[in-house]
Amino acid sequence: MTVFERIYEAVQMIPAGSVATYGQVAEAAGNRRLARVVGYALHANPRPGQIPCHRVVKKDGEVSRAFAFGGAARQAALLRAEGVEFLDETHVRMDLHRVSFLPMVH
DNA sequence: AACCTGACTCGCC
DNA sequence: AGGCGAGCCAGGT
Repeated sequence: MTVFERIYEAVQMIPAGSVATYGQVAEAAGNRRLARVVGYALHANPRPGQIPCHRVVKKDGEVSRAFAFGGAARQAALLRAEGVEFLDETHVRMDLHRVSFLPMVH
């Protein structure tokens, strides 16, 4: 089980209508210092359609500008379709949607 | 096989 | 308050 695989499993635990920060995913994968690596893993995203990478945002709720799949606007649209509210075009209402706890993977 | 380069976060100036 | 460096992994060159 590689680090990337644990990261993918953690991301899949985020329920629809909620978002998690890179740091939360990193913690669930076993080490919060992996926050950066989480970004790399999602960039690689080997299983689009199965891994809800659009539910991962920065700690302040900002959607990454480097989102490769159609841009930040596309990611925001996917989230809004799940009922996620925004402060502006790029910032999620973290007070409402951030998952309180993300279970550790294995 | 070494080196570079990314969707981040936190602590220390 | 804001900038800087470190920690961390995989894939391509």
